[in-house]
Amino acid sequence: MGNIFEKHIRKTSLFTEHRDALYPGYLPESLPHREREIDHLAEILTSALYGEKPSNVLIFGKTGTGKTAVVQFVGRELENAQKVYGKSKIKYIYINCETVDTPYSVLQNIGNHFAERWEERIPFTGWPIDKIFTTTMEYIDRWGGVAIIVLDEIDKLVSKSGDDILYKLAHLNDVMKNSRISIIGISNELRFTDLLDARVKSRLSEEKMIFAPYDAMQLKDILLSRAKIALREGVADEDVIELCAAIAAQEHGDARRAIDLLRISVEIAEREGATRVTENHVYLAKNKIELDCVAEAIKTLPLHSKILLLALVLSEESGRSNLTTGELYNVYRMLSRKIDVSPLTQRRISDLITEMDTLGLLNANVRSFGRYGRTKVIELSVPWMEAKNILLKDEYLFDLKNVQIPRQRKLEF
DNA sequence: TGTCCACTGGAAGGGAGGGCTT
DNA sequence: AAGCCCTCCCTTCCAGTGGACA
Repeated sequence: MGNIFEKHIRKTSLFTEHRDALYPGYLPESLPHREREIDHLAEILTSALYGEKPSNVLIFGKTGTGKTAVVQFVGRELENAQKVYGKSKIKYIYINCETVDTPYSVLQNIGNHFAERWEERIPFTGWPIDKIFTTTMEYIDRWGGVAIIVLDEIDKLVSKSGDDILYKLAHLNDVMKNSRISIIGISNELRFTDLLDARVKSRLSEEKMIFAPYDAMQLKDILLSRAKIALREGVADEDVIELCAAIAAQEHGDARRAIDLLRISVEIAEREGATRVTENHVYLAKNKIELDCVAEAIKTLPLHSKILLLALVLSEESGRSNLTTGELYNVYRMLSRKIDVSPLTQRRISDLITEMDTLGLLNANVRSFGRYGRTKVIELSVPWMEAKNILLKDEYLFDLKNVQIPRQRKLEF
């Protein structure tokens, strides 16, 4: 006997059939501790049911404070209400500006929600911007209803492409005859309105909402309600849930993190063949999440960033630390040459360093050495062994496996 | 007090890659 | 096929800068 799968097959899983309640995309029946926000947003949007344009709304709050969930929850309810009481058509469009981050793509995305036939669809590139603008406007106007456009992570859009697109969107209502649109902007950055032109700012923030981070008690409630749906009874007792809540509360009250943590704890327990989750499983899960995040971030880096990171890893491995931009650039150049890749300029590398700093892969602080110049001081902020292993899995970098970085500070080429 | 280093980070622009219009 | 347009990734150019040193 002894099929290799045998020991992995479990008669009784720790999850119920509603395991998705512990996954990020899940939209629950109720959102604990967000009743006030839901009510407020619903109040604002009610006018859509009468065919009037609701105020534009700006929503602020850190990641995992339920902004997106509240907005989607209210959107779902609004569409339901529309079927019962609504006199006019309502469309609720959700756009995540993390990926849809140019004026073109935003308009294209919106326009395609109103395209009635396949041939009407707007291609993802190619059109001049004013053509796409008028087409989108005509589509919306032809449809004749109230469109609520949610721009999630709106700060990303503005920091990349400026606020021109927002001005244009807000302006749409002045030129349309049959339709109205209102905009819900969601931002992680409280100071995001600083980036906006005064006119755009006042138009966009007719209403403002701020979501505070959850505290440990609230996180616990959230986790309990999800666990009740997704887990079998007795799998995760209160201590374990409290621990998950406490860990997530320390990391800025991020509910998504808390939920991920609980789910992965259960997965680990399940794989071990345990019948219930222990605090130890939670700590293991915490480590796993941290490592997975790093690994994922590194794997998806573009080639030059990988070479750059490897340059930093190898430098630290050979005992050098606190490199300056210039020093790191020299190592990077040497590595690039070794694998026959033409190196980018220092200016570009400077940007890549900043990018990886925001990703949390390294720490770069601008420091002045007086007479000896002013530059970034760069440090790896992930364990170098792990980073190295992941980087060397890249086929281009594999040949750099045994490269030694000379200890001396000056490298001449 | 001024000098001057080693950059920083903004601005402009090129050119490849996508796809449209005529 | 030629001529556009928009985006992405880079390069080039450059004014600006914090602070140790003379």
